[in-house]
This record gives sequence, structure tokens and C-alpha cells, in this order.
Amino acid sequence: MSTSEKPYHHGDLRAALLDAADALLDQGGDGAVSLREAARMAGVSPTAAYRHFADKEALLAALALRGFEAFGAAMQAAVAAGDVSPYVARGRAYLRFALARPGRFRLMFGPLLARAGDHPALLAASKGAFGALQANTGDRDAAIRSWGMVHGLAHLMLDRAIPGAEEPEALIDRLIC
Amino acid sequence: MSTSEKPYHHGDLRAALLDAADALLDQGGDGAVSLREAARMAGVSPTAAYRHFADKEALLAALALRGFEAFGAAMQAAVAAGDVSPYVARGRAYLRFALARPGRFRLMFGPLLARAGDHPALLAASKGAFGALQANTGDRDAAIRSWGMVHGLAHLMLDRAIPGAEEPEALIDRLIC
DNA sequence: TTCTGATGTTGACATCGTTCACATTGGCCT
DNA sequence: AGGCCAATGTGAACGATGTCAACATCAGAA
Repeated sequence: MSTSEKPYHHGDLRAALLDAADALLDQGGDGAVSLREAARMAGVSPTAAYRHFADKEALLAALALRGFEAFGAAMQAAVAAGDVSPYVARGRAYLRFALARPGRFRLMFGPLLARAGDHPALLAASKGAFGALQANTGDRDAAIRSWGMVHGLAHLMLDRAIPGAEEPEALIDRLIC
Repeated sequence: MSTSEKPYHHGDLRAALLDAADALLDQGGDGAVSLREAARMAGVSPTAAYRHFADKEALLAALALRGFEAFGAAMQAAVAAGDVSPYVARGRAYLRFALARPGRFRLMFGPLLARAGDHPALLAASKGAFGALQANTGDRDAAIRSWGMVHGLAHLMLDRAIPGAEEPEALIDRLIC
């Protein structure tokens, strides 16, 4: 047993696959995530993934779920820091999250979300994240508008569509205040 | 010549491929666009596409370019209608465009745009569309915020993330005013 | 008319998602 | 303790995709 022979069973392949896919998502964007490549990284045969995910889409959904958890934590931490109003803190954290992990962000708020009915956990997580955004506001439409603005700015900055976005931090602080 | 035998040369394969890809984009979303399937629809061999597009990405870029042209026309028409202020007209047209052609919209404002440096025509078209949005405004940051809001709302509605978006038209009129 | 460049075709290769039949193993029941 | 079963991993294979290289066909300029 002292040798480092690979055991037949991986131990926690599910997590390993998610980690690998996460790395792929970060470096190569959305389309760069491949089931086979993730399996390769985990040191496992391509088809082993199917013991843990019904589908490639299921893998992506699990990845998005992870994303929503991290997203919620980031928002909460930003509000807790308390150096600006919770409203501003959330908005800035939203943008920073998107810029820090573009692939993850695009996956979370992408076409997958529209099909989230097939992935109950994803649906719940996304609703949770969205709910937090709308809390503490009397005017519901105003909340939606604000959310839209922050969300749109995130996408536009990711797509390098906003001129003068060379210094994202400065732009964020200037736009969200 | 009276027979309907297929000539060796297609005539305008480039346009035919774009049309086919456009149809695929509309019905099946982004990932449903396939070079081979587009070629199949155009009644041509798979590799014929490479005489007109360097790459699948080039095909998609040309598709996005088409999108920006239609987009610009839609915005202009909406403003010309003149039943509301140009500002509101543009915003509503923006959202209607996104909801009417989700695939096209997502392609236009997607990861492709960030790589638009490789596709000069796309870059120019997108800059033109964006420029129109920022015209007639003294406050540059305010224009960016408005743009962000509309863009974000479009994405959120497409992703079915906004609760109560069953009646999009009503929502649009209520939010953009 | 002939030749040349543009346009299409065939065949092939690597990769991908996915399925099926089989191998291995850890843990529960007796 | 021993044996069985469900969970987990493997291998080969299929169809589809993007892409390349070599070849075929045509349209128009010289």
C-alpha cells in the first residue's frame, strides 16, 4: 500500500471532475469545457464521468451551482465589509465577480439558466441569489432596473464593449455609487 | 438547361450558408449552429464552406455582423416612429430585438465580441451600434448606465431570470419609460 | 482557345458526447 | 468470516463535428 499506485476507485471523482471542469472554464471560456478533457485531468477514463453526471449539461449545471454559491458568499462578504452602503457594495461585488471569473459568470447567467427547470438545485440556487438582490427595497421595479444595470454592465465589460474599460476597478467605482 | 440539375457552382453559396446558419441560430440557439449542417441545408459538401469562411468562427462573425445591421435598422425605425422619446424608443427596441431573436442577440453580444479584433468588420459594426446609443447625451457615464440597464434587462429576460416576465411587452413598457 | 484562379468534392483525421458490455471493489447481510 | 450486490471505473465502438489536403470543375481573362 505504500506505493502510489492508482486505486481502481478514485475517492471523490465527482469533485475532481468539477475542479477540472472549473479550471477549463476559467482558462478557455465556455466552449472549452470538455467531458473527456476533465476526465483526463482527473486521471480517469472518459466514461467514468457518467457515473456522476447524467450528461454534460448536468456537469455544467453543477458547475453553475457552485458558481451561485460562491457568488452568494461574495455578495454577503461585500455587504459585511460595510465600507459603503449595502446597495453599492452588492453592485460592485457583482461586477468584480463577473470580471474575476468570466467563464463562470457567463455559464451561470447563460442559456443554461433558461433550462434550469431540468436542474432543480440550480434553480433554487439562482432564485436565492436573485432574491438577495431584491431584498430591502420597497419599489420592486426599481430593484429590477438596478439589477439589470449591474448585470448589463457586467456583460458589456466582459465583452470589452465599453470604451475606456482598461481600468475596470476605476470604472466600477465610478459607475456604481 | 430546363432541367433542375444542380450546377457545380452554387451561385451565392456565401449568402446561402449565412441563411442556413441564421435559421439554425434561431431555432436551436448558439450551439446548434454547425458548419456541416449549414452546408447540408445549402445542398453542398461540408468543406465547401471553407471557400467562403476561414473558420467556423468567421461564419459566426459574419452572422453577428448581419445581426448588428438589423439591430441598427430596428433602433432607427423605432426612433423614427416617434411615438415616444428617442431615448425610450431605443431602449424598448433594444429589448424587443433581444426577445425576438435570442440566439442572434446572444451571439452578437457574446464572447465573440471580445475576440472581435480578429474580425474587423464585426468590430466596426458593433462600434457603430454602440455609438448610436451614446449619442445625444452630455453625461457619458449616465449613458453607459442606461445602456447597461437595457442590456442587462435583455439578458435577464432571455434567461427567464426575472420573475413575472410572462408578458414581456407589458414588462418592457413598464420598465422602460 | 487556352490557361488560371475561384469554387466544390472526396477522403481522411482527431476530437467530442454518449452507449453498451464488462471488470473491480467496498460494504452490508448472514 | 465469508459471500453477494450495488456502486464505481474501463474498453471498444458509433455517429457527429471542425478541419486539412489533394483533386475536379467551371468561368472568365489573355
